[in-house]
Amino acid sequence: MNPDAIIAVISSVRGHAYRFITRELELHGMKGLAPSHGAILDVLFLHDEISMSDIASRIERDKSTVTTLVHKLAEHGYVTRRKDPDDSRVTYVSLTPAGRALEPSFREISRALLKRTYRGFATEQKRVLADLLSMVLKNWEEE
Amino acid sequence: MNPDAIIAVISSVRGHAYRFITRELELHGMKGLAPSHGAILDVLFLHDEISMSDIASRIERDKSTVTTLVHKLAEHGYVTRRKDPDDSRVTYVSLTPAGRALEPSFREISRALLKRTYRGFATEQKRVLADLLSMVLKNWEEE
DNA sequence: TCAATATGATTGGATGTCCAACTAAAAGAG
DNA sequence: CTCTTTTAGTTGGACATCCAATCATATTGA
Repeated sequence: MNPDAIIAVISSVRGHAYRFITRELELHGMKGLAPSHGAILDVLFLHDEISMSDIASRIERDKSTVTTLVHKLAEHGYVTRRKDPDDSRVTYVSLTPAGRALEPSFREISRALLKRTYRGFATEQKRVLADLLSMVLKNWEEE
Repeated sequence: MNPDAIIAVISSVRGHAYRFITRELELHGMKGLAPSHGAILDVLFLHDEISMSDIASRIERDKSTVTTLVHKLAEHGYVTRRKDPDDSRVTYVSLTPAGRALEPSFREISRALLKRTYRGFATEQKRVLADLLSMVLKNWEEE
């Protein structure tokens, strides 16, 4: 492959992974959820309570997008919302038991995703790829 | 970076590049066009006349998506459509002079995109990254 | 030959996403 | 303390995108 096609390839891989995750979410009983919903749940598996804008920056989506995403997760009964008593501008999101119960499925999907992505890779190759992609990302994050 | 975060990193890079291209399209006088519109024009720079479904497979978007994308390009006066006289199901898309005139801007944007992506990369590193990403893509394309 | 199937493209509906504008509340400046 | 600015979040509008259904035209098979 021509190195000049790198963005096209990255975009294509992202598309495949996106569709894979969507399909897997459905197979695991989460029909109607998109990868971004999964990303939010994933954040919540690590942080008990987190603000809307914090979610937005972690999943790299607009604040207004997070509003609708969290709204849907709440409709499905996976998360609840609570206002910060000290700063009423802030809304905290946290998992319900039903949301917490999804964690094993997420581990499973994540495992399958990596297995497919890295099929045929040696450990060293994974590291090299990760390092080079980190360099690319850093180039885009600067200034 | 942890190799397990590769899809997150790929997704993030794709997002940066997507926003970069959108901004550049606007700066080059193509306000209102998205990267996918650019992808279609890019295909047309190489192929004089091409069918809707052919575009769809090349830019990896649904046929119905291509319908709306091409419609917008036609509204902007960048492309025209023509039915295949032998098979009236098929619609061919081709560039207008106005569309053809955009090619230098696209070369410019593409150059800037690569420059930013590969900042600080040695030639050999580019090749390694391209090869490893090709392996990943192949894993996703199989069956 | 003609009915069944396949193919190219569009339409309609749903939704994730962004931006701009807005509201409410907190923090800062003078 | 008040006035201005910043910050958190929502709302409305636009749009790329997908899927399912549909239409029209080709192709195939019995």
